Amino acid sequence: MSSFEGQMAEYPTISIDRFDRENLKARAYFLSHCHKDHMKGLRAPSLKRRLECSLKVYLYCSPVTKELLLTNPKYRFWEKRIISIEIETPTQISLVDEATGKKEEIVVTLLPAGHCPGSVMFLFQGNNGTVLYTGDFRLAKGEAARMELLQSGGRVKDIQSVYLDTTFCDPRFYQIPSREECLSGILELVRSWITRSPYHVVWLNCKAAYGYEYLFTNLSQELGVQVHVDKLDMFRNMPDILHHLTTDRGTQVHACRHPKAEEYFHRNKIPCGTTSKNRIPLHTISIKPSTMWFGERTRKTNVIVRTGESSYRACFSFHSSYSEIEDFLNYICPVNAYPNVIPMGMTMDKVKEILKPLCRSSQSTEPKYKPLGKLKRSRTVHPDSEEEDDLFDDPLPTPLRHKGPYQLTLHPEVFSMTAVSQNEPEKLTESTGCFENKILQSFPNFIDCEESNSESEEELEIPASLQGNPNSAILPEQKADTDVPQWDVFFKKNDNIVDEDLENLPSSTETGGSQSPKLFSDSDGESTHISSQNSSQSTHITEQGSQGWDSQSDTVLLSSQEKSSGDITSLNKGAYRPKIKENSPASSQVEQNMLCTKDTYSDLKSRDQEVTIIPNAAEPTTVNGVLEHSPEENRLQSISTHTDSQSSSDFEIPSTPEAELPKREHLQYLYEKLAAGERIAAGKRKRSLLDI
DNA sequence: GCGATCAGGT
DNA sequence: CACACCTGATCGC
Repeated sequence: MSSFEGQMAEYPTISIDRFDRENLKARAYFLSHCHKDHMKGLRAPSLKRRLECSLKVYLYCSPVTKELLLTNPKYRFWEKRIISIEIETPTQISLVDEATGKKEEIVVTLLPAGHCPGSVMFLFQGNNGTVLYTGDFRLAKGEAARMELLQSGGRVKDIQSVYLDTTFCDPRFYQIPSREECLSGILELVRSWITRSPYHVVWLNCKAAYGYEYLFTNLSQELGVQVHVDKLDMFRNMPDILHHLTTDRGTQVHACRHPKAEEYFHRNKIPCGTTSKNRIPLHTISIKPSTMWFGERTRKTNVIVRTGESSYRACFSFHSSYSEIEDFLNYICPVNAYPNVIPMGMTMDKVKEILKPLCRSSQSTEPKYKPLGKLKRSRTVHPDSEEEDDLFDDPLPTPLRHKGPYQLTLHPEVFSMTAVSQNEPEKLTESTGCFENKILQSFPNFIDCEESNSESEEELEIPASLQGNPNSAILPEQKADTDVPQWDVFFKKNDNIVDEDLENLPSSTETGGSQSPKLFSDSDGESTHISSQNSSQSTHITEQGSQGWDSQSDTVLLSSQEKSSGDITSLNKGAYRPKIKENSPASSQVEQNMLCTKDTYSDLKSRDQEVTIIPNAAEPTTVNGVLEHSPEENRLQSISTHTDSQSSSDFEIPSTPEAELPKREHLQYLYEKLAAGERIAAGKRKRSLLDI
């Protein structure tokens, strides 16, 4: 649970995910996602009063978050005061002190956080440096490195502080099976059950919270069965979610809830009250998504545990594991990292200590790296600016980052076409000072260690010389083949789930030859804290009559395969890209104009990154022409009218009175230069917000 | 009657 | 397990 107080040291005049106490004075509010623990004070009378008095105060969030929030009548009073910002669209906001008229500009960029629909991280750039507030997030290893807007000039931006989701920032949660593994495990369990007969139904015992939607959509897509839920009106404008949900209780997959659900279930009753179909009683199993973790990397991960005769627990996490946090931070390499969450049994200091080694400041024994061999150039460049000079600054013989072709990037709530690096992203040690990586990479066999339990974890203890970074055991993994995201596997249809232990498996599942009994195997006796509860190799989803169900208290382990048995094909189908249809009144549109001075431009050049501007008063008006990758291409857009709410390809540019509008010819010139691969000679440079 | 907080539940 | 809620009791306005 977030214990972030709402304010960041660098930008204390804005408040994020907290709306009480000191935050009542904020000049602007930000909401990272629609979970209650990030909405404290958001509907309090005190804040309502503030809104009535301070007409320039707005709440900024993603389009999906806006939609989810406004669907709840209790938050509808926000309607005229929310401004949604497209994902991956740098947007300038004026922070005005209404008392003094003092004004500060800040550029915010929303990055997908992978936590629940609409969840984002906020990247702020302004006069006090670049800071990243992650909100809650789950990003797989390497995902941050694929976010272009975290980069500038081919390397990660100089980030002063990260305000980090540290929910699992505890070595105990070292590894959590990937989203794909978990999904695939649940999918096969559900499939194996509901294909037995129309009277076999599954109850997904999910909490009342956003975040399970990608599970529902994928199950529905793969199995052709909609998921029964209590409410779906919040998704009315997100067809990609909506189509996989139903309020019809007749389906075989339920995610409905009831206060006495557990009690119901014991009486073979689904929470919606259903007990039979055509007068034939149902056969039910329950699957409870919960976070399972592993003390260390295991070759195979058991993502399903049988907890009772017809009860299962399935691995599912909205939050990044310790090693994912490590990877994230290691990439960002901020000066400071502040925990937003204190995991149970931890203290703020303990978490900070864990984070410290991954921050630059702790590595200050290393002299600040200055690239050598710089060519003498006539013009001067601001020392901090990272733009334009990679050819000259780059100390490495090879480019740091190869821009690959466009690939599909996977987020639970956002699927967008994003340019990503095809190679394992290089660690930018030369600029970040994260030197430890290199050292660690030379310990070859962290990767191949057999799956084992906490026992052997000790054997793998990091050499004393490296103890300064107890977290770094993970680093070599990042280079391991097995750990490179298996894009091919994720995105190709692959129905064959291979299990090396096939022959060891108990015969099972008579019904439906197409089922995958092989999945229901123990992972050759290994040892995660999960399987360790029970050493039985059992695994069966056998027919009820056979010895399967009624056998002892054994735990069924469903192992996902090493290289992901895949078949998460629907992840590739944009199934979880909510599209919001316009439903806002025109009056909430924001006038947007392009600001693209050469300064900001040069900083954002790596991908024609423009800045959208929201004028200080944000008086919503209509929208002006928009420039994107092609300067010829002006589009009329309004801020909330995107059909694809999370695509980054459409820009809205509100104008601000003081905005320096770029000349069209100038832009054209710049674009042409860039297209030709030429460098852009900035004239007299003015320091821009984005140059920090 | 409403909200904030806490305890206890899933 | 360890999330993100819910409900209910108590207190204060």
